[in-house]
Amino acid sequence: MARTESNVDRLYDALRRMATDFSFKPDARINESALATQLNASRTPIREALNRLVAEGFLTFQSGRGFFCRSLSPELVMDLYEARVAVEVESVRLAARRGDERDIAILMQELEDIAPDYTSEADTEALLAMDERFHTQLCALAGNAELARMLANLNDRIRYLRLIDLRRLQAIGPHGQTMVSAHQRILDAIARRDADGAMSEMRAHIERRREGATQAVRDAYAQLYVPEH
Amino acid sequence: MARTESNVDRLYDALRRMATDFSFKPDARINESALATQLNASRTPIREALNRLVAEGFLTFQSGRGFFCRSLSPELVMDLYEARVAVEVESVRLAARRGDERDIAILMQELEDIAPDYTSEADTEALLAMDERFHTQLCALAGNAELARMLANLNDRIRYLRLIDLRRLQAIGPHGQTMVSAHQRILDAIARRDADGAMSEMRAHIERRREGATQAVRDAYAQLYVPEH
DNA sequence: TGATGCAAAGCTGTATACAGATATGAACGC
DNA sequence: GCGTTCATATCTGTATACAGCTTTGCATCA
Repeated sequence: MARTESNVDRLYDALRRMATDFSFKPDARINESALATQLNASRTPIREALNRLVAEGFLTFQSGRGFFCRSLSPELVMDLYEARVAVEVESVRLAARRGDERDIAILMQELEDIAPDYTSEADTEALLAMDERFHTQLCALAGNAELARMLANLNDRIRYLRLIDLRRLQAIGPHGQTMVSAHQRILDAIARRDADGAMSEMRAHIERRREGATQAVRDAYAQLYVPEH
Repeated sequence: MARTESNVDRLYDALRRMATDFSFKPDARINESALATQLNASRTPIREALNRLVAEGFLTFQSGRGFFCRSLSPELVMDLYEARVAVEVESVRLAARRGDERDIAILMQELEDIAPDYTSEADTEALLAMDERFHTQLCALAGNAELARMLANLNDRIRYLRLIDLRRLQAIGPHGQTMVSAHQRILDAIARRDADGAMSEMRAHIERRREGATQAVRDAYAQLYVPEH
């Protein structure tokens, strides 16, 4: 039988999920005792998980006052997307230079297979997951664990923004095809070992979404401050 | 009177210092009780600090077995330096595009002022601090807190390698001037708003040190496994 | 001699208690 | 009505205790 996930991991996962989807409202103080009761644990392991989340940028901490949900300013969104550019542009450069031929082929096949799902655009969350998965796999082609780790962190922190952004896109009109072809252009450049091409495609792709995301953060504020969601 | 630093901050700083300069030996298990006695605290705040260090990549954690000092493989060094390239190359790009004219001038002046100290190369640790400071300030020109944060983390994690690398450089011959002029070329490119020039100078500058650092890690192993240092 | 199993020691995971700091709200004065 | 002060309640910071898991070292056996 598989090893049961340890309790602190369970707490960490739960808390990170709460932080990423803003079950905590921005800037709100986090009550440790309440969390402990809610998650059926004592304060000690809860605080350990919270400390990790602070280090990862999901929460902030003020000595003597406790833990707080991070705020979400347009400036932070800008910073996070620029950081994504830094990580992902270099990743595709490395991928174009040394990505495994077979892995690239697999990724291209996979992209083609799920293209219909992109364009059908039934479920925004599924679309988000596909988008994120593609970027993660692309980064994996570079074979650099640190870049992968940085991207994973950034993805977690902007997930909610991406969701709101995608919802906006879908409301405007069908955009699944646009996303698929952007992804395909990046991957094609990598396949033909065109590092510069891949880099500029990736940069353009992310920057295109940056403005959408800064707009999304304003929408997000509206959606965040409802009683419960 | 200034607010006294909280105890957990003190512990965190102490532990991070121990992790960065490898007072813990790579892959060694960390005994919480011993640390608690040594640092005059109980295990609870120690564990909170350790959890943060795990999230920051200084330590690893295995459920049920505890905390371990990270290992230092040539692959990890490679990854960290490539991540530095990602962060710093994009930073100088942004700095060239939007860095404040006045800040750039200040940095140029400062670089000129301390050039003699670089070349005298008396103290390797001082040289290291100057190098790190320059890169940090350069990154600050980009005005992106996330990139700055990522770089700060990377700097902490490679500090020891940089030290060993610099020692090797100094042993071979005088290299302070080489470093100064590399820094000056990057800054000059930024000053004339030449983003591409700044990017390729920065890339070359970091990659030049990458091989030195992977060699340094082998030397580091030799220096790490002496009884105490 | 080398492998295996077992018992003891040590360490981690977490609940709990309590001291001290911080936030809250009521009472009071302006 | 509005700000101030103080008492109260709440929450954080950390020590400590203890259960359960891991490791270690010894003894046994092939």
